[in-house]
Amino acid sequence: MDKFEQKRQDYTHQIAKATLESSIKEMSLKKMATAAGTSDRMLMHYFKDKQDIETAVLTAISQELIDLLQQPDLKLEFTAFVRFLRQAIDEPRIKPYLNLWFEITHLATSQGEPYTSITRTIGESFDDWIKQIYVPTEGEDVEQQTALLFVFTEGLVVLNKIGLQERMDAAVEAMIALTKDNRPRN
Amino acid sequence: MDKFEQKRQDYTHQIAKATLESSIKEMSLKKMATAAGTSDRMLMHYFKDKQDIETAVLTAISQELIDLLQQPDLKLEFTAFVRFLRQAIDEPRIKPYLNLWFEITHLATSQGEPYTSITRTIGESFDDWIKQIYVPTEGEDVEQQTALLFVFTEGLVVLNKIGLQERMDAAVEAMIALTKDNRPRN
DNA sequence: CTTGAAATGTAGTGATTACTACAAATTAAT
DNA sequence: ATTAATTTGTAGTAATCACTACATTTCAAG
Repeated sequence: MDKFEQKRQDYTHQIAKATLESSIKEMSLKKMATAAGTSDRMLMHYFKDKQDIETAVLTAISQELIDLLQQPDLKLEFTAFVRFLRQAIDEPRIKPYLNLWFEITHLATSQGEPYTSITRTIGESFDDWIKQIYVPTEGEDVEQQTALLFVFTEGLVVLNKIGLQERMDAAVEAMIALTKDNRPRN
Repeated sequence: MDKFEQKRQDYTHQIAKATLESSIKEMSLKKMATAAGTSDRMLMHYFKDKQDIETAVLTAISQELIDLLQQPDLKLEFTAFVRFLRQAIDEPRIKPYLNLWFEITHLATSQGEPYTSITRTIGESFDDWIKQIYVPTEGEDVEQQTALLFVFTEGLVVLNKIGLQERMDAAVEAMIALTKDNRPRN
């Protein structure tokens, strides 16, 4: 590989790590440089501009998240999935990614590109992930149920971020209660 | 009323209007001054600092939203409520408030006060509003169902902002399908 | 070794932003 | 009308930030 390309990637990954630990907004060029163990001047040498760095960094992080989500053996039906999602939100390994996801959705709506594209990519991956794990019971419409799980997760993420954990739990129980009532009909 | 206080309120409302039309982030002191038909210098005279203005403005907007939500005669059971929420998100009169709500949740997590408090206030009002309108059918736990509607709404708002309208609709149908299956048991 | 290119450091520019010092003008009180 | 307080304008400061001009060093090829 190109020496130039190698450096770009090294920097990208180091900055990605720092970004996960703080936030996109807080990563000024100087902070990025520090995280990468170099100078802002050097970053401008290896990247076109700040947006170029951010795109590389966020793309890398998206890929990490997608890899993280891969769990080939995991299969869950609706109720179990809901509980799984609720618990995943609190997982320390997942949390940084959720924070960033939260931030990116906002940036996508206020700044447009490149955040919109990245949001779309991650959103689709999340959708695929649900479909891969979700085991529908009789007559359930997979597309619809997937959308519901997506919406529900987004809602949980927001409530979690604004500190309404009790309500997250209540919502999870309500969701499960809705499906429990169905169970006897099988 | 104090002449001083009067001016503060006038300015507050004019800036509030401009804020609803753009966003919090975009309201620099200069923009605020223009919106209020005065100078930034003057704003600093009537308010302690920018945060003081923002707090006044956002508090006023919260109150507007709360008033807007008041609909004494409206009573809905779960399914109708879900459809109502879905449709409310697209209403032009509501939309600016949702945009701001979306922004405030983000600010609350990244900046803390005063956004956290305002977020809490609005969140509680929304919760109260749901409880006021929601008519539970047999054995439904109001607290839980309210939480579910809250989470669901938040999720819809996010999907709406990131441009996944089809999935919003799918999720709504899935949600309704879940309860429809219950109906025959009544 | 020489020469040209690539890599890095130093310093600075220009834009934005919240906020302020100071002075002038307007208003209110006696 | 005079004086004092309130209100407003002008101009600027200091911080932050992305980005750059320019100079120097390092490195590689012939």
